[in-house]
Amino acid sequence: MTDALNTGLTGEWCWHTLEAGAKRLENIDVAGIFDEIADTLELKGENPFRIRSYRRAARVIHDMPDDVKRLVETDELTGIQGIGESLAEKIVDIVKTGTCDFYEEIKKDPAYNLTAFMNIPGVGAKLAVRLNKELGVKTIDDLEKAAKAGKLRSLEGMGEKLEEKILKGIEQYRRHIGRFRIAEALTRAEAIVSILSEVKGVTRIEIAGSLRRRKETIGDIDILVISRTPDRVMDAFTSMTTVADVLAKGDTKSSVLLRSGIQVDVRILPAANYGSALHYFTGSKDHNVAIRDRGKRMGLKVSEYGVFDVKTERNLGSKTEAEVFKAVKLPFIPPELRESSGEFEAAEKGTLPNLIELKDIKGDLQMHTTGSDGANSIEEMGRFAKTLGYKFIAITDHSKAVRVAGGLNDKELAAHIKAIRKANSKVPGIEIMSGVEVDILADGSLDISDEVLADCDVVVAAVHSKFNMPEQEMTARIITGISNKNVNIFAHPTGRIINEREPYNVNIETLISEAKKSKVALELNSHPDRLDLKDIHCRQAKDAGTMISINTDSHADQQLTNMRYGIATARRGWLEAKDVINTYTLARLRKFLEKQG
DNA sequence: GCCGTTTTCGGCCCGACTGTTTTCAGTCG
Repeated sequence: MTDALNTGLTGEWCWHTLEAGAKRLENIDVAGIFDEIADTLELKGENPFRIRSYRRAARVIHDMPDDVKRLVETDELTGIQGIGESLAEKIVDIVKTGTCDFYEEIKKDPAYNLTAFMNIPGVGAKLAVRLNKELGVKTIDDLEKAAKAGKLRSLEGMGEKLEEKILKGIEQYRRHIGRFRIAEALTRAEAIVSILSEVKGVTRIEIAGSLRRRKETIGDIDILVISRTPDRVMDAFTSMTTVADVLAKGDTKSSVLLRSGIQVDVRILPAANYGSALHYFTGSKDHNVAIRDRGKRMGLKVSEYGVFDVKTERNLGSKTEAEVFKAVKLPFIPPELRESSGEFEAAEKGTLPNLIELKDIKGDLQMHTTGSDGANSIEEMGRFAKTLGYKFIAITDHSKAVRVAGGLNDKELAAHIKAIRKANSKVPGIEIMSGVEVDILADGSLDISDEVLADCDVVVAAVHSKFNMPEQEMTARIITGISNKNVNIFAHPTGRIINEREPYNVNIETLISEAKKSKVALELNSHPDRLDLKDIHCRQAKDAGTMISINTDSHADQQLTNMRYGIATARRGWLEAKDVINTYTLARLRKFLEKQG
């Protein structure tokens, strides 16, 4: 790997994550196929346990850190919990050929065409089949028409409310269609960068677009390349095994559709105007409009080819992004801030934030172990955290209200705290703090007694039930919960799951100000499906002086590396190291936890 | 389809919630 090669990622995690990204590609593909098979089998009314096996295998493969391709080579697949002879055989075929016989068979089944319905919240397999059979609807458009015409209520056991629910579900589904979560987009983009960077003649390659700005969801992937050999780059790009369709292939621009449905554009650029092109293709659109407007007022013309003096036509900056900004008399604005949401004003005033970086993080304050629904022991979590250079972590298993996750009651938590202390003494060089993710019940009370909570180093409070309370009630419930003197952090504050579940009704402004009063930090949950608080709320919290805790909520040791997504969102939320409690030294953190700092 | 001091068959998590209906089926996590 050469220095000239720049992936657009900041700092030290560049190559480390690139490798991880390249590894995971086939895992996602296998998982996607198994999920489609599971959906189709469910629609066909097959054995629910057989369906569960496919879903479980899909999840295991998706989440595991190991490269499924490597496991095929070393014949280790059947050693994995949830993968037996039959699934292993299919995985081998998929990795080698991109598909397997059973999947091809499934795709021919009429039920396969109904899998789209299952993406609508509130519609499961049974309902999808009935709607298809009794109303003849084949597409989501059909379903929408039928619901709007009031045809659903004529069916037995269905009423007006269900019609409304389905229409709302369709609306939600449409809003999200075509947008991919950052983790999937980044993983795929990094894998492509890895492949293309091996092509002879490539001197620079970089991710641009909304992915470079680290938006939580991404429409398509843009990759910019400097190369002496455009033909070779385009050949390598369009012949990747993950390509489903080549939409365009030229000397300077090619587009493909990946099997996963993501469109990827690759552009070959001349080195001379790489900086202005990178700036242009990074966006956002609004940011570009604003910077062109600014240039115009200064007698300059800004385009992807450079910043030109209108009179003399002299090029004032195009080789690097820094040159472009300098030409319009601005300091460098980090990609994450380029949303035309105040970055120009801050740049003018010299008040751009010194954005937080991954290396600022000294520990992670929310994670699970085998004590509830995690995959690893306390010690294992501690040892892995240590390899990340962390100085401290907090073990925060669920409380009893979250029954499906094996939540702990008072007595079990008390014993767990002892186990954590014991583990702490066994892993030198890192402080493993005791904690809990305690549920805030519907009435605002906590699911663990004050007595036991007081014994924890870190108390993370969270909502996991009754998501649909009206705003006032939900806000009051949360405020009551976090005003308990033992609570330190409020986890995933809005409860949203990106592309899947809307946030519950909580008044963010009230929550932010009450959290500050109670000396409670709001969590920025780093799980790429959550990213909760989201960017704009982080900025609101920062402006109000409410502290943030960036945690991974890991359920397995490898997930601790999800911190990168939390950092990405934090940067989009203008956060600096000083706004985040897990950049503190252990001594200072303890003061905060004791509500003295 | 997976798994095993209930091991080659038979069990596999289960409670909350919703919309509908009055005892339940479907969806979700």
